[in-house]
Amino acid sequence: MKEKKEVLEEVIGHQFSAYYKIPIDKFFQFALSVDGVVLGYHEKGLKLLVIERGTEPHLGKMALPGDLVYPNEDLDLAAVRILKDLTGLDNVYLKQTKSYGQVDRHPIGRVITVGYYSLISVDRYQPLASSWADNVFWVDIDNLPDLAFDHNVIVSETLEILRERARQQPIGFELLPKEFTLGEMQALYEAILNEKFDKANFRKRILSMGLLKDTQRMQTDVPHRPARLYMFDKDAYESLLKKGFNFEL
Amino acid sequence: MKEKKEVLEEVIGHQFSAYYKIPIDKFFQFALSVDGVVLGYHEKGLKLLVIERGTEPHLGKMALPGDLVYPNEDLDLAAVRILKDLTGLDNVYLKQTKSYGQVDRHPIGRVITVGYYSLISVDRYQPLASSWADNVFWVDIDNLPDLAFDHNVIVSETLEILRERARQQPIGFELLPKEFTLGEMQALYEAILNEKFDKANFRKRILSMGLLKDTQRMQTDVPHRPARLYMFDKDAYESLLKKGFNFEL
DNA sequence: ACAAAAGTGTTATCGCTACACCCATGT
DNA sequence: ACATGGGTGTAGCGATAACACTTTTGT
Repeated sequence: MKEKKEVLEEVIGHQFSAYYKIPIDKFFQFALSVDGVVLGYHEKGLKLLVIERGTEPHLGKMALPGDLVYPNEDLDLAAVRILKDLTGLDNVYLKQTKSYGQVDRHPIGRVITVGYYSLISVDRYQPLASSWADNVFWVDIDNLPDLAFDHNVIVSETLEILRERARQQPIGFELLPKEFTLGEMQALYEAILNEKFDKANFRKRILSMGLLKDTQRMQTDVPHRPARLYMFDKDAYESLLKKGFNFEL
Repeated sequence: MKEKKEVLEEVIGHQFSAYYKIPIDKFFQFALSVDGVVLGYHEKGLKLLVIERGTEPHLGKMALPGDLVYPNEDLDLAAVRILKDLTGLDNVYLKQTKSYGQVDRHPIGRVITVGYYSLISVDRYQPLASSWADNVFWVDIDNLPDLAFDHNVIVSETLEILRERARQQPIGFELLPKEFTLGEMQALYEAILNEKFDKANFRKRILSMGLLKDTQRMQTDVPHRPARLYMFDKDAYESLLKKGFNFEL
């Protein structure tokens, strides 16, 4: 086998792939896209950001915000740009998950898509504010509509990944407003992980981690005893990390 | 903005992307490749499978086994095919991690690569057996050579992902021979997680999970008390999973 | 006899679960 | 007064970390 390869290389140069059958330019036929799973937390539930498609294919259908990557554009930067273009969101937590490469997943050609997820605090960021995009909606994560392409698969796989990560890393704070109560935080984690926690134990566990900064401020205008407001203490988290700290829920 | 878009669509059809500047076929210029991080466990250490490149670019350099995906080939199937072509490995544990899409990561053009990792038991599988590929080597994971392209980055990010997963899922068994001793298993996990365990406690924890089937056989020809041989009990694991069992180390 | 690794038992501590109870606010 | 969620204390159970000890093989 080795000989065959060497001969081929001498004759043809290096313009052939491993299998020595197809000219190299035949391989440069893919398009690359990015799809964002943007999650927000509102009214005790996780919400997914979807857009209504304004172009074929799947015109009019709900879909994840996503678009094609330019041939001269870094993948990660494309994810940032596209999310901003389609929803106006900027400077948000954005993380790659995995890629989807079924041959028939896109009707106009061979389009590989890379999944990203983004966690936003509905109070801190206003999707669709500066957006020229199609209509943008929040939909309930437990009651998703039929989405275009393979986007339902992307969402469900992303949620699995997210749930695992949420147990190990303090990413929940990305979904909360800057200042929040322990009750809100508990409700959020219950929504993400689909699990009830004991109030007393949850508070003890979280507070003992030392990740929260007490703002010395309180809720106002609530029809019950006002709760203390906390912030996520990023500096404390980073320095704990160096000492081998492990967030775990 | 909306008007501009609608006008453009009427005039030009749907052949433009979101930004309405570039004809759609300009986007189909990417190539797609797959790179495999193949790990084995041998002599108390994790080893990485690398090949010596037989073609430009980076001819002669060490690299991960990987190749271009055909335009009519599903991504996941390509990963299986390429791993088999380059190393002879078949029917092994293979899982996608993430993708790498820097513009300049590949000298011959815009090549997006998708990372996979594979765990193999050196005793059960023979890399390079039926392989026509370039030279294949095992290298120590703690002492990696300079690899081609961005492969060092891919390896280190993959190892991070693997370590997290190894704590949560019983993937370690993929690296062990069919029958193994608890001592071997402990040494493996110590190698993956870079952490020492107490022998007595490790055994108690593992055995209490009920994932191991006692083979009733023993080691032979060892210069110390022979150890009992165990197998991973996949059926037991699956049925435990359904009852909400969670592997955790 | 000794080295080397298998394999077991005990104890003391820490963490966590479950649950009960009190507190402050708006209506 | 009451509903609602905030906030705290504790008793008991269970897991496990630390360590010491016994066993079985080859040389």
